[in-house]
Amino acid sequence: MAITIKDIANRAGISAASVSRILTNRGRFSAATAQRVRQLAEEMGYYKNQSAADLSQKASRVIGVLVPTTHTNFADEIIKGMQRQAFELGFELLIVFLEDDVQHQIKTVKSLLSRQLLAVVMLAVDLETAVFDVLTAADTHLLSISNQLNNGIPSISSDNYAMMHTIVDYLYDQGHRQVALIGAADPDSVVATLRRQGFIDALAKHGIRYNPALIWGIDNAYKTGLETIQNFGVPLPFTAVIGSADIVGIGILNAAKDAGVAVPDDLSIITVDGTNLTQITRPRLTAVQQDFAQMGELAITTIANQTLSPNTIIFTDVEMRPGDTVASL
Amino acid sequence: MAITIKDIANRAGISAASVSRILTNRGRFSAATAQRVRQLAEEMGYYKNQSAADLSQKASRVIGVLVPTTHTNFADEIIKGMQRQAFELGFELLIVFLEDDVQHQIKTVKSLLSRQLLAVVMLAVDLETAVFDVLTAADTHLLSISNQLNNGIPSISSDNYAMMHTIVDYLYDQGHRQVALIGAADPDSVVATLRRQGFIDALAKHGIRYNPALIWGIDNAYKTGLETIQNFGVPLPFTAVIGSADIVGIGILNAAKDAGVAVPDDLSIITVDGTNLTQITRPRLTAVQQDFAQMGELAITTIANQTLSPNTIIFTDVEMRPGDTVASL
DNA sequence: GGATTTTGAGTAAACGTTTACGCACTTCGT
DNA sequence: ACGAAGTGCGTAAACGTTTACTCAAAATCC
Repeated sequence: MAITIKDIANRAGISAASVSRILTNRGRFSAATAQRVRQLAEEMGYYKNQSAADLSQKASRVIGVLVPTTHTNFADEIIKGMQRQAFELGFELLIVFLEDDVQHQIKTVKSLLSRQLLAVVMLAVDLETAVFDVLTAADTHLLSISNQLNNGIPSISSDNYAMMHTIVDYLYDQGHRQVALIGAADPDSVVATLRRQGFIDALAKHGIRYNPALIWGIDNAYKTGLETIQNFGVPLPFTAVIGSADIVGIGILNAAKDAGVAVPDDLSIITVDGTNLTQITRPRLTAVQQDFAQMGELAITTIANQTLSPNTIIFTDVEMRPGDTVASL
Repeated sequence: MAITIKDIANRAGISAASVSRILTNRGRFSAATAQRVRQLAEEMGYYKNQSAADLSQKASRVIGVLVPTTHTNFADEIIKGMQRQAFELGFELLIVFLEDDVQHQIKTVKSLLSRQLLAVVMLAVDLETAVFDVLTAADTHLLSISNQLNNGIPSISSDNYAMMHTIVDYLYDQGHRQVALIGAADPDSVVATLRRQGFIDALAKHGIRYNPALIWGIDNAYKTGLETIQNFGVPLPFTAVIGSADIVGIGILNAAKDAGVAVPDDLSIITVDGTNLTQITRPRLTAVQQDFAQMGELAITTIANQTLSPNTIIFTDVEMRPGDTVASL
């Protein structure tokens, strides 16, 4: 069995309490014994039993993270950011992937909650009400990343409304007047709604009347992108298209190739996300890059600072990443 | 503060021990009280304090998972598989991403070890000796997935040697006689070595003398693929190329496009991994698909069954996935 | 119906750590 | 040199759960 604080205490000829004080760097102890104890701990290969510590101090340092299985390829970026900051501040992440089945989700969340959690972070997930209720019933802090909710849960994400202005402005400057938005048509999604509104308002700002037909595609999935060309038919009723995720853009790119539509000469593509997927296509995708690592870091910092009030929204940076898929008209 | 077993006991008019027995479904209790207790637990919103439970039963149900940050895009597949099986069997996964800095890695691993871990699973990582020593010093079980080690650590992976036979046979059947292997030239990597050996032996089997120049590229990275064409020069000294990972194949595909080499007419490409990346290229990549989810599930099963003896190697399935990047000569 | 087994449930100790409290001893100020 | 303040450390309780041990009551057997 493992080495405990008592083993160290015995060897050092002092009480377990003293060892604990030294190892946690709390309370009073002499530098001399501290030195000796730390040395012994190292030598004997001591590892704190975190469960015992958690039990003793009622507060835990574990943060639960809910990740959707429908793999968004930026989730790892966010997780990396969280992990980095969590490590820095001495927190632990309990990452859990959510299957699609609701009953399964409920069971998963419940088992997650049996850890005394500091907070639960939802990564770009839209939870069913049933699952959501389980979470809110438990009195743990909640935080949503990369997805704004309309129920008061604080969130961290890009400014989806402003982001669409950035994109539309860019396209307008390049001479584009007919622009389509693909993958943000879901009326129930807060993020999609913000994007649509930003899209429409930005066009209006430039005196362009918004054409409802040019907002299409519920999912921001590869399949949505693939079906885009076929849906509108060639010749396309727009010169540029905005993909609501990199993977949507790749779908459009491939569909264009299949249909003999030249990118960017016949069609310009710009996507939202800017993950490294944009670098491995030919031509390279032009994108607005979201700072996912920053979202992750901010999430942990926010939790650590206890600055989680309902309805708070924190916006992270966004940057234009020109690639080779936007033509100047 | 949270509801405890005692609160339930009080309300039910029985002792905490009985409640525990009922909730863990161990020992003796009557169906009637069980019913009542479970009902109360539900009503009162009880969540087991897992820390206390872990402390009480010395054995923990937490499995540590080490994941490299240099993102291999199949890691999530493996994790998903692990998660699914872990949930099934009542285990928990503590997933930790490893930064590149060794000192940082050591600290990370140490903090991981302060949880009483059932086992530590390494996901396709090659650890520095220093980090490795920390792991072996702690008396926890170790298991390596998707990467064979030469130090006795049991592992789960595809049969890399046999896999190269599968690939070479396939290419040979399509008429290819000059074949290159890209991204497996690292002499220190056990996996790369197995692949090289399989490659060479498979060629020999068909009476083809192995040309050392055609094994090139240390990393299985995008960059390696990108530089391949330039490295060999056009016309290429081979008709088919094996990418040691999908991402390498994509690099080769893009470089070929840039160099005016037609795929598959002038060059056939086949990759190892078969992740969904192969579906989003044009043409679609032909690949041998590894069953990553299976690796993950098996890892957990193996740990659960305690069948972890040193030097054990478990092979998972591999399947040929024809795409559009291999031509028949 | 008496002896024996089975059942349901309580008691108490244990897991390893933290921490409030208290005590003896040292240091310091005057 | 005497009281006050400070320092180092030990004692013991607490955190919530599990489990070996008991024991009384109920069920079973012949």
